[in-house]
Amino acid sequence: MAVEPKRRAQLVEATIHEIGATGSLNVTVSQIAKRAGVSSALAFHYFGDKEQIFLAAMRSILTVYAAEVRGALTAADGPRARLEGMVRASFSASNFRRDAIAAWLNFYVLARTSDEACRLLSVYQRRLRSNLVHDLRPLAGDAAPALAERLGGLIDGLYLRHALDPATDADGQAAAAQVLTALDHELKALAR
Amino acid sequence: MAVEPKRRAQLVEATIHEIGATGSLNVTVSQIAKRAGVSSALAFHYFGDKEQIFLAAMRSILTVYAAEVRGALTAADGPRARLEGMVRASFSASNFRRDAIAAWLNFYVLARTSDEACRLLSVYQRRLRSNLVHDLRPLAGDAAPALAERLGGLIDGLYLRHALDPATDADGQAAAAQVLTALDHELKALAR
DNA sequence: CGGGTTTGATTGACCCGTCAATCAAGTTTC
DNA sequence: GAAACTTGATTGACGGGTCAATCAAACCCG
Repeated sequence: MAVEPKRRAQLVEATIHEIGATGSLNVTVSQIAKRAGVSSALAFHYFGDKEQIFLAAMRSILTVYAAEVRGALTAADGPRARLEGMVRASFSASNFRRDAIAAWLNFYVLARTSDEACRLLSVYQRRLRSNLVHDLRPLAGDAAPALAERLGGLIDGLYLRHALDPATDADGQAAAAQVLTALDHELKALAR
Repeated sequence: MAVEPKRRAQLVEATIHEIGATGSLNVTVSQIAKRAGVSSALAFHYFGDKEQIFLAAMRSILTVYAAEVRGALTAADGPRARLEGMVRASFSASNFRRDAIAAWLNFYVLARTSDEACRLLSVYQRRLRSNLVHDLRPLAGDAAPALAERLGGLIDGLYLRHALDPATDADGQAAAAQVLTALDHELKALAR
């Protein structure tokens, strides 16, 4: 009993790791299963087919991310602090792992062929946007929606750029700082 | 005579188109060849292997883009105008085609496994960055490099976001406007 | 010019490895 | 002992890459 969720978790983690290592979705179920220490048949037993495995991995990453943002939001007070928390969470250590970034990038690709993947990604974007707008409103008023668009785009863009660089690690911080700088400048410009 | 370059061009275009249609690099050489109206063996004859076909497609896109930027730069005068030209070129009709965006996204994925693809992408990023810094310098002084990083990230991010949206077409213009707005706000903030 | 030869263009058929998915049988667990 | 769990073996399809062979145009030589 209760072995099932454990196996599922193992397989999901192995999937993310393997996608990170390969850098693409060209990952065989056997590779995933081997890394998880089980047979490929078991993966099919639990998930049905390969796409479900990928989707489960994607949900896992999104769930972790969402939890991180939620934590940062409740810990902060005032719109500015909340925005900062959001941004920092986006570039936090667990989201900025090499394999997580690679997986993330590949989920964008997956979204082009899988409706469900597209849906999941849309949920992420809508939530990010909604969070940003909510806390930008008191600071930027009517400019909030457009500004949120820019900040969201900047976050995604910096993320994407770090998906390449094989050298840079550890600078989720630098990226987060860039976003916050952009935010400050935008607000300052607005104030005059 | 001169039939070879024609075939190569056909195959390259077919590759981009096919990647755009599939939304991934899971494209068989046969599919590409069929769309180009030749046999798969011919594709291998000219390009050697599949990766070379992809790389040729990538170079093609980058070349078109570079030409467009160059054109915009010579037509503009003054740093501000040149920056605007650069941004507009990035979101111009030929770069913002559905299949070009999809191909672009997938080249990021390819770059994770192909050194040459990674190199090509780096060249693009360096050139963009260098262009931006060059024309930002007179406007932003020492803040130019960091600002260029943000603008470049924003461009990539907006590009990425439009790689998903199946609905949105035609708004290269809107995206370009967002980048220019960000630029204006940044400069205004800098002016204090 | 006109037959013969080289050279590039092009193909269909084929080989071989890989991989998703299945299945029947074995093992654990309660 | 049955239900859940797990596996190795197998299969059927598919795709990259090769090869031997055709085709056509250009080139050469008398």
